[in-house]
Amino acid sequence: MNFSPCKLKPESETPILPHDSGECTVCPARERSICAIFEPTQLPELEKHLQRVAFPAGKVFIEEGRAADRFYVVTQGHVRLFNSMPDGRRQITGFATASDFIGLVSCKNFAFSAEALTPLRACQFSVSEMSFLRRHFPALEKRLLEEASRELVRAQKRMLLLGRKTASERLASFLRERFHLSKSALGHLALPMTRMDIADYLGLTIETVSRTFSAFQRQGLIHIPHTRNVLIQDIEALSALADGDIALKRRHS
Amino acid sequence: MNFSPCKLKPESETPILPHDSGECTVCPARERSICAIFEPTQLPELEKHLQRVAFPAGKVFIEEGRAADRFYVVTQGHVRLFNSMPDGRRQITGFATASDFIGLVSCKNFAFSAEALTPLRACQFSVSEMSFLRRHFPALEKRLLEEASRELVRAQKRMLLLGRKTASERLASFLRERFHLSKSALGHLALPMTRMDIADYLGLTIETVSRTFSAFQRQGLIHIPHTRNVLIQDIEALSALADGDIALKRRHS
DNA sequence: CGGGGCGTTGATGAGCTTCAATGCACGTGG
DNA sequence: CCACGTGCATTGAAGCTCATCAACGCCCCG
Repeated sequence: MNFSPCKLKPESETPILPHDSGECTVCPARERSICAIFEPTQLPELEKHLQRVAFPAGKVFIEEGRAADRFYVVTQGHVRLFNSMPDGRRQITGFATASDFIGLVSCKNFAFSAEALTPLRACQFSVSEMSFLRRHFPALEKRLLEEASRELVRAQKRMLLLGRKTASERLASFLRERFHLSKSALGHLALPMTRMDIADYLGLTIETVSRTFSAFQRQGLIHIPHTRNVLIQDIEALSALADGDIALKRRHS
Repeated sequence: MNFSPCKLKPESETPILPHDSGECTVCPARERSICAIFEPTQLPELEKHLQRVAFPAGKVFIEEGRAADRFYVVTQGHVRLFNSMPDGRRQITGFATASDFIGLVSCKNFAFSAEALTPLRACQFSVSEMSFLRRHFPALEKRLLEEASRELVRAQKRMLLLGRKTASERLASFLRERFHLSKSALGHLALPMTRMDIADYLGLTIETVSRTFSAFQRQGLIHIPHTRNVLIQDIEALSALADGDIALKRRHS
């Protein structure tokens, strides 16, 4: 199999123009991700309440502690969400991509930071319009609750990972998660994040992540043609490892 | 200061009768915690849709993976919520007490288990009535979203704790959390859980928890008259430690 | 008095982090 | 075109934190 390395070089500060891609096949000229969240009949009205925005890679567009006066729906690109400590230690709580909500949590101040991992496009809603939206789209309330519920279930799984799993189990869990996200049965993953991001997501260091990647490759579980591209070779074994069903011992060389 | 050890011996299987305590001062004959969640005017109607239940200490009343056909509002006692792995490793994701929701997550199956830590009293709602409740109490939807949001914020803080904090920082965070929960300025905590529970909550072992408790006592941060009773002596120092503001080195003897 | 549950303490070691060096890809400028 | 610098990843060696194993103490109860 032959991969071209995935190019993720930061774009310049020039904002990306909306509507030039990511369109919905059902309702052209609208982002797929918006269609996934709201009913098609609601779209014309909704259109008045959102603002299309674009950020370059590396832009921190939500800062922990700042007033939570807005929220986003990502339409294109990837985002890391994180909490950090005064001395710089960082925990990435999740990655967001097209169709994901960011900042829906009904709180006065943001409890996390968000940074564009790649050039980003999103729809921005102001919280002041949020109450209006809620009244006019009653289904939205239920929808938000479902999103929050899904988040909570994921958060619980991640607490188990961070509190109780070994380095191998963590990385296996991560790869399985990415595999399911990709929806391709071929097992070809294009990771949008660096080793540093993965380490901060799994509560490890870059060195441990790197060593474990290498160990997996030696064991024939994965193949790494390029650092950002991983081919899953044995998803069954990885999945078993992720759940701690087997005690896979690390073998050097 | 003189503490009587907090007695937590399991009660017999005989169900606790409702209405014999935990009453609300505003609307007698109703549990405080229910009043905290619903409007007083809603209570008579609501009363028809809930079922009062009681469990002895140690009862696992929600099992991970089972159909999520009900949810609870705790009215008295304490609960541990946890996820576990096939080999027995366990991560406690939270403790619940009076006025807390358990199982509101709108999911087909429970994603966690819940076990009574002390004799428990709760109001049980069936999910089938939940949709009815939602229609008749429109404010409920918003309320549930607020609860879920608060949970999510807590979950993010806990991911930072589990992924990035040291043992001392974790225990300090735990003590601070309990201190704020107690709402007593005196700093006298009655812990309803064992060292094992604390360890599984913080992603540590009982030995490390015990050693860190002892270290805190040696450093004059706390005093431990009885294992289940802790007197906070220096909340400022504990709080700074919890946030990683200071690098408190462990000193033996 | 004996036994069990829970907690504490000590000794040892595994697993991960830290520190350090090297490699690799890519972009830039002489 | 190639030397050089930078950012990211890999690999090795040493060290530290926390887990593991083990012994003991305390308290409560039959």
